Amino acid sequence: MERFDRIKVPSAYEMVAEAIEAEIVSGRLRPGDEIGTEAALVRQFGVNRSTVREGIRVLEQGGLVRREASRKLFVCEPRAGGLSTRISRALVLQDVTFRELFDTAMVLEVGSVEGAVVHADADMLAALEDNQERLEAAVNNPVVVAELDSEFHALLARACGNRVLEMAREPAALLFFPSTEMICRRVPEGAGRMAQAHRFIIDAVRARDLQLSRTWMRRHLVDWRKGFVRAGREIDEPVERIFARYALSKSQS
Amino acid sequence: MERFDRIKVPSAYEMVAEAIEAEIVSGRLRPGDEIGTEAALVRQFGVNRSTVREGIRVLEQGGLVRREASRKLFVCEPRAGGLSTRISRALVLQDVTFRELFDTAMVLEVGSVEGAVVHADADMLAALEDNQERLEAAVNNPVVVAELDSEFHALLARACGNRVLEMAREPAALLFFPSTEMICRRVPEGAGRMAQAHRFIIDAVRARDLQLSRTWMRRHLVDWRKGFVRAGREIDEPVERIFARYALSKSQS
DNA sequence: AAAGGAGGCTTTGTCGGACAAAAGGCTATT
DNA sequence: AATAGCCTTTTGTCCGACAAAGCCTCCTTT
Repeated sequence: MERFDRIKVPSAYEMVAEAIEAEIVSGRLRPGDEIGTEAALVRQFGVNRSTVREGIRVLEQGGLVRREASRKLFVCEPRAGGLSTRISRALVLQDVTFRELFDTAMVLEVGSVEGAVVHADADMLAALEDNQERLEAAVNNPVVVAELDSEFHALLARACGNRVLEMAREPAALLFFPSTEMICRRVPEGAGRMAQAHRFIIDAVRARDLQLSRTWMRRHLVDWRKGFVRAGREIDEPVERIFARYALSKSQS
Repeated sequence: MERFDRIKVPSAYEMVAEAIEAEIVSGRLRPGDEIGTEAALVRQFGVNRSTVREGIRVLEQGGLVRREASRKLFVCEPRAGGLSTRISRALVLQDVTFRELFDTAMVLEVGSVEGAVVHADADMLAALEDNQERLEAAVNNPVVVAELDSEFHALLARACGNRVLEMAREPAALLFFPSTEMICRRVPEGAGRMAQAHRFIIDAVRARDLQLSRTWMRRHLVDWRKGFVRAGREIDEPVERIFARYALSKSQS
């Protein structure tokens, strides 16, 4: 047990990043504001442009700042910001299993539908109905079905009006739902059952029936799991790296 | 509705970052491996050192690579890696409310204790007991109580053996539990009730009693919320920025 | 006079080279 | 053998430069 921590001398580029970050976190710079040109930052901070640029890379990667088409620097909406993608990637590198994804989805998606039951408004219900309509029209197209299933669950989370929950479920969802495509390919009746479950979930949300919404969400997820196994996959196998790269590249666009 | 997306010409530093990232994601570079010196990368990629350095900043910030005390570059264990912190920051910038945090914690912590009931082993129970012992010894010290409460919930999540869930709960936890300190300061009996709830939760986990664990976790969280309100805070107020910065700086060490 | 294009200015992305400070390794001294 | 001092490597920072791409302004053309 050491008495003192290692002393970390901050480097100039870190200080540049922190100075700008502090302005954003404090609210003095708001999303949409311009940061200024590199030359301007060089003047203000009194450091070299290379140093400023390294600082900018840090902020950009942190999702605080965006550069539109290699032009001006904006403070950006801290939303999506690729952070979920990066967490997903970290999970893949840790070789998490489908069981872990499934158990987590069970917790988060059920929580999500409960929130939707309480908070969903007419617009959200309309969006869900629209999704359902497109799903029923595309039951024979695995790619579209997978996309629409993913969208369905994202809509439910959005309907909660809970941005914390919405963000918490995203990394798992990013890894979880893409395999729906694989399942639909190998289990012919999968898409139909999914459409049916979605139907019941939407109805439960509309009727504000907590118990029913839970039941059908659980059934829906258990179905997913059964399909996964019937498609010949092992629930305890790790999410594969190749697969994850596919999910990753798709979500970054 | 446009037919084509904007074409994005990748810049050299992005390609450097992607090339190294690809090696890591594919598994050809494993955590702990060295990346090589900047000069070596300059040779291999045939670009300028400034360019290489910008690429390294991107990777570093992405949590794939770490530089130990301004020395060699390692591929790092992809866990936590400050990503949770950054999500927390994004949530704060979105002015999420305590209600959102609370509702999410309700979902995730209950899910977490359920997992613990199923999967906790003797070591984890010992760790929980140890935490409990320290908590009971420190009921009069709000700072320590808050830390131990946070640790308690982190231990439960760890006990699930579900890294996805563990990571999903972290951003909310980072914002949620620090206010325990404030509550304990203003609500004298708070720490005692907390210790009691923890006691029951641990016992339920040991007894593998799902129902009881749920009940006490809910009670524990509802207590937190009551304390929050009794401490004079409004459940629908946004998590403040100053507070968040405190939580943030603490977690980065 | 309005639309469109040409040129000039600004800004980014990249390059080459340079140097001080820190970290690591090696040697010589005690 | 332990330690102190020196040398080498590597990082962090700086300077200056230039091509390409966006942006702006002004001029030409219809």
